[in-house]
Amino acid sequence: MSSPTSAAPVGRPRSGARRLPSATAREEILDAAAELFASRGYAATSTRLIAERVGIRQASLYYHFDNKEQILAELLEATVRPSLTFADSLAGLAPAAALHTLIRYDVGVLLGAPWNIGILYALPETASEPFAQFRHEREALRAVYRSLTAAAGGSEITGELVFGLVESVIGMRRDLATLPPADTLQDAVASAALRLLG
Amino acid sequence: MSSPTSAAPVGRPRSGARRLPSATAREEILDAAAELFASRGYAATSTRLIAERVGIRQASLYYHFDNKEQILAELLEATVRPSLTFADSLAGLAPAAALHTLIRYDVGVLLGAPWNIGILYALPETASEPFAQFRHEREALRAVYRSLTAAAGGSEITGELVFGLVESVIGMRRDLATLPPADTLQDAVASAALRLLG
DNA sequence: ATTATCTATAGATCTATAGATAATGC
DNA sequence: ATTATCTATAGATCTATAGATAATGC
Repeated sequence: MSSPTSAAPVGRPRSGARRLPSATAREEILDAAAELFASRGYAATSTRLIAERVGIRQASLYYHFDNKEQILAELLEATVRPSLTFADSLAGLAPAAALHTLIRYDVGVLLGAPWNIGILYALPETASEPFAQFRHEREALRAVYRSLTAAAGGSEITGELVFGLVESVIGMRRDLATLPPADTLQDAVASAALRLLG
Repeated sequence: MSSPTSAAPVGRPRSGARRLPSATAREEILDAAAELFASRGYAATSTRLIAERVGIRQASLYYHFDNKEQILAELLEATVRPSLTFADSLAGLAPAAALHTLIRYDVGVLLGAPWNIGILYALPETASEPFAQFRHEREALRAVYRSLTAAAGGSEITGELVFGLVESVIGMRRDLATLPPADTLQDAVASAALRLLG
């Protein structure tokens, strides 16, 4: 056993206790940053605060990440990638069925993430270079929505609207005090998208 | 003539030229801030940069606004308010017609604003006290969407989805290199919403 | 020897206030 | 006298680097 979860950790011990005893330091940092970025915003969250939540010193973050942008980039990529991977596996299905399946999955990811990371998709900060990979993957996912919608008989604008409809669950999760069960919402969005296609 | 547009301005002259010769200083500041907040984010935009764009010194902003938050609050309120006012004028119409009309108007506002201010709706920063008025007005608008959708025979979730569909034009304006003409998009969203109702 | 932390700090901000100044208005 | 700017600055950050240190691994 040399895994990070082994009982005797390497390196100088922390002053405080671990956030998630079973996680690596990297994962603890990503989790704390996700919560803070989603609740207070990226630029408004200091590296000091992230470190404080993890229970380490601010400077110690830089052993695991080159800079603050890299933390956000990793969180964003980890949120889009599963949907994009899933989308690639739908090649065989009929367009409408594929769309329904993809939407169910995508909405599930957005609702199931421990923090509402999707909020950060719209951040103007993501326009800069360190987020090029994220933007590229999100555009690829959008392209899948566009082509499935077209194949199902929808116009080009409809493709964009379906993509927007899916991501609207980010706003619902953010603004509504009580949310319907994930399963209900997944079906509601998927079938709304098909109605939207006409 | 004592209006701010009169030829002989009161007060110490600026070192630089005016941004919009026909505007008040307040309006110049709001316009510069809107562009910067929408393109780089709120927290990432310094008061120094706003002032630089206006052509005044950083400290001079504080003659017109109490603090940076107030600038954002004013921009956000000015963007929701027209749609909310318009929504209140639809009392007489049949639900589906009212919804179609409101969506056309609302999408028009989001697309017609000089900068894509809607991006800032989702900012975590708007959760704090100075933005209570904005949040209240946006919730009131959402409630109108919910009640019109219900009156037109849609479920509660559908109301939220219609609201999300309308605001998805913010993302389109942000992410798409070329956007359809406003009029086309207004109709596309409004009729998509009605199809969504079934 | 390697790993993962720590302390300390440089250097660059950033917001907001205090008080001076250069115009017009009366 | 009033208005709208200016200069100067206090005080509080914030990110990232340098180098020391306390563990385990070999």
